[in-house]
Amino acid sequence: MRIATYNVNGINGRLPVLLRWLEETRPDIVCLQELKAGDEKFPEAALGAIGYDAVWHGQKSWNGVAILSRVGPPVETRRGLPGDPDPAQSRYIEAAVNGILIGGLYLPNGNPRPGPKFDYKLAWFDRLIAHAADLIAADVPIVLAGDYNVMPTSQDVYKPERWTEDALFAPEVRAAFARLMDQGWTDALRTIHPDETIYTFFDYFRNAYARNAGLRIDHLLLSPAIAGRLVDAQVDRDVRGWEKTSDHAPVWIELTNG
DNA sequence: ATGCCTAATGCAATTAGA
Repeated sequence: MRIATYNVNGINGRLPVLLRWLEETRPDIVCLQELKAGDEKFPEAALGAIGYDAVWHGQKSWNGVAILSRVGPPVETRRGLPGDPDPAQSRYIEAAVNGILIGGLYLPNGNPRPGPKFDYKLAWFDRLIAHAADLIAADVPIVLAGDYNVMPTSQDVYKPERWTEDALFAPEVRAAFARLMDQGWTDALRTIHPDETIYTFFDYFRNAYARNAGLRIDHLLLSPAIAGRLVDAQVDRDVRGWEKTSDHAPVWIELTNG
């Protein structure tokens, strides 16, 4: 069973790249972020034609998340986090698929710091941590996957000293990520590759991909009830080099069948 | 400190991304 996460940066502008990647790698379940499209603009038919059912939580222009599955239709269990302000940004969707609860998330960027956007990021993080505590207490298989907009450690940044004041690497954001992890989640990619320099995002600026000037900000976290099934994890780095590609690369995990 | 690039909106230039 392969589960992936991919920040597509515009699902309609990215559709040829997304379809090519899905057909070449055939992940079973996929969390998508930054759809940048309203619900009515979601490409349901094009995904259905290659075998993927979906649930989605869109938003015009910004944000937007979805869960795809080719192993049975995802059964949506929630959209948005408990306590989200009104109107809410579309950043969380959750569904049950094949005996696994999948939480797909797009955590706010938070720049500039300090400022209201940074405050919004920390408040959103607090709501995620509260919800994650409820989830992990249920002692069931859960995967929390998405664009966390956090580099957990200096190992996850090409030039950590340049990022210390940035909203993706600031001490209070890394501390929030650590609080989440302390609940008992497993960082799948780092567990499989404990010492490797491995990135999931490369800026469009300054030829960042070719220079390997990247960040590791897309994560798949596993609850204790599923962590023992982890056998592999990887970044589909080559996809970042395709024409008209996203600034993120897809990340995936391989699990033994439950 | 800012631009470098890209997407969406909507048709020029702005907002947002990270």
